[in-house]
Amino acid sequence: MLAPGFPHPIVQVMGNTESERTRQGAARLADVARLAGVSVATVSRALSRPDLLSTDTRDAVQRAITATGYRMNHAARNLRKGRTGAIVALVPNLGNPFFAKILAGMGAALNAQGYDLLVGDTMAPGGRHRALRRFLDPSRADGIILLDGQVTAGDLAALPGAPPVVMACEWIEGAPLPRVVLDNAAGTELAARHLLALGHRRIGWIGGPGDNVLHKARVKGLARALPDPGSGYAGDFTLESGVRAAERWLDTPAADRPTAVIGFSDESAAGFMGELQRRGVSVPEQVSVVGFDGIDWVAHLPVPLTTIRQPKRDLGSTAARVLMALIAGQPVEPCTVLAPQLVMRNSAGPAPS
Amino acid sequence: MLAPGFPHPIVQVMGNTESERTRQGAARLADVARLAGVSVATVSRALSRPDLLSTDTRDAVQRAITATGYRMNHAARNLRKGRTGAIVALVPNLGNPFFAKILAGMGAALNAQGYDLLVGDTMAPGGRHRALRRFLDPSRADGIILLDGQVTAGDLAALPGAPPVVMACEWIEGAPLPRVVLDNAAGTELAARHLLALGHRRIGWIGGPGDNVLHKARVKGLARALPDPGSGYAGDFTLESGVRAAERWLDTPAADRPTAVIGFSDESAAGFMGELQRRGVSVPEQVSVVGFDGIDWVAHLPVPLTTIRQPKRDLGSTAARVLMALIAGQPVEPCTVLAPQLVMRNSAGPAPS
DNA sequence: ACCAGCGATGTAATCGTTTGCAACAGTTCT
DNA sequence: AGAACTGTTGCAAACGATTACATCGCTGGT
Repeated sequence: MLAPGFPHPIVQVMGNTESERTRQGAARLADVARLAGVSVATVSRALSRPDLLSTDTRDAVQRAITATGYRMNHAARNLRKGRTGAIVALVPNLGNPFFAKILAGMGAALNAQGYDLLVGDTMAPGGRHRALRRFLDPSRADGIILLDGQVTAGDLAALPGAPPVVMACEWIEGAPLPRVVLDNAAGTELAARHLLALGHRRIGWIGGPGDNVLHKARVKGLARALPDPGSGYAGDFTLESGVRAAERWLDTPAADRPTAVIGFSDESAAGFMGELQRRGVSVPEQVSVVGFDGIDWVAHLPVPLTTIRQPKRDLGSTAARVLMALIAGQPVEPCTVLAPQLVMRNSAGPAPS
Repeated sequence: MLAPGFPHPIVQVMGNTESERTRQGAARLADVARLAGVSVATVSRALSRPDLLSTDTRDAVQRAITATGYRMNHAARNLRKGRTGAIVALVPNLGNPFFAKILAGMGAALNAQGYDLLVGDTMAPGGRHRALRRFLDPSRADGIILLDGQVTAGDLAALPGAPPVVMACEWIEGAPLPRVVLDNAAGTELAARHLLALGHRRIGWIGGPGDNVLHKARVKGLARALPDPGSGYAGDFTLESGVRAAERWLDTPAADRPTAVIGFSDESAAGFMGELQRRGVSVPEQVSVVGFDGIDWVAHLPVPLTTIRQPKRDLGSTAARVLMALIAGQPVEPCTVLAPQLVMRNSAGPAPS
């Protein structure tokens, strides 16, 4: 199984050539200072405020730093400065790929400003409450980006002294937290108007959980475009709920059926479309389908899905920037709204005559 | 107010509200100690080694802790203990949903043992080298889980004094790092034997990048089941490469075409299948398709994809456990291999007569 | 000349915890 | 009764950086 000659290291070697370090430990500020013939304060300044030093000393310190291979000790700096250098992203279910792109955007924006990205999963063993207690701690993170709208204002209030919190994607009604969100209503409105333009008049939809803020906002958007949005198919954003909606659609007499259906997520739309196709209904000839989110794979279905795309990376990076501004004490927008985009593919076509 | 037998501290605390904390800052060990009438050392021990204290003091400290709302300062502890309490997962492209599930498994296992999960993206702006320099730092993390096989042994050697590293999913040829991987060869072998059992004799495949370790291992597995695995369709694990493979398949005379194709990823298999379906080829009647990875959505395609499932959460949590053992100085397996699983769905059927 | 002002650097306190060592009060053993 | 423990607790020194304040030469204005 193992390649012959595979070395079995228990302890990994550390290269210890001529690189100057005291003992086995890493070089400290004091080591650099000794080598450069200056005080630790000077070395510290060379790192944080180089403009304060004369060119000569700055160079000498620089040389000593490379000679020793010095790397700053974060714990020491953070202790002294009373910060942590980390931002926690609290997501409900890290395993949900929807968040992957958002995290990527956040990570890039945060790292660029010297922050680390720490991830916490509110659905992890122990539950939401435990996750909140663990991560809403000023000594663990300088700020929190909360992507879980199921957290209540009460949960948050129970953790006094928590670092600043910014909501992203979802939000909490009544909690005065800055947020970075998609214009959800505009998204469903866009979808509905697109279908209207294609001649559809009976337009159905697959909702999310009834108490979900995204669900409510998206229903509102529908109402802006449609005289009577009706009650839609119950759903929960999952593929399975799309399959169930398809079954209900099939059970309805053809004359009463929607000729187009908007899923409140790409997954429910894809589940809906897939089940219908398996039952011999053709999309978009017999029914048009529009999704919501703009996740990658729905573009590659046998019938590529028309959808409302969320700028996921932007949502992440914007949330990160808002939080960093908040931490820096700058004034921040209470609510940053990003625009959705209609991506026309093949699953939505003209209404059947 | 106080329980009857409560030992009264020598120094009486300044009376203020019930939430005892010095000024605006959070309560420190010293505040708790003052309130409980003991020394800071005792409070520290109450937290880390409660067995060392008498029941009375332990209770008194406990009361003082809840009264002050004390929460430990991580920077201070980490500085003193010479650790960070964090583990970095270095992934190539955080936006790739394949890693989401793995991260979820890692996060759960790490949090359970008191570690935080820090994520780093080797594809982030600045490139791999910058990401490595940033995260392979003993003062930032106690250990690294590297999921990027494109890193070279030289890159790693250039960072002396780095914390312990464990590879997951991918690995680096010639680097003596412990690893946690899928038995990739067993995966493709499983797929090939399944197709053989269904009567297929001309079995094609869509590979990954030629120098990729996963690709090589999977080709090897094919060779264990098939007399002549041939050269396969070139690919890179993406949906698009599956589409290209479909075009090549369509260009081949029917008598020479594979009657079954194994994708080295679910995405390439789905791209292949989707393109054929759009061109009017029916799966599995005219051609069988098997994927690799077991990502969620391919189960919900119009023709659900038969695939080789990787235990993604397990890979993540196992890698985390191996790393924690390594950090604890326990001996670890140089190579932990997890078994893949054949998931039979509808895209693979009997060979056409 | 003298003093204010300035630029460059050093001194030392500080951040909040952990932990080796010492101290001390009871036992128990001889 | 003294020695040798044992179980609890306190004292104080780390850990490695940052930064307010002090110091020291100089320069230039008067």
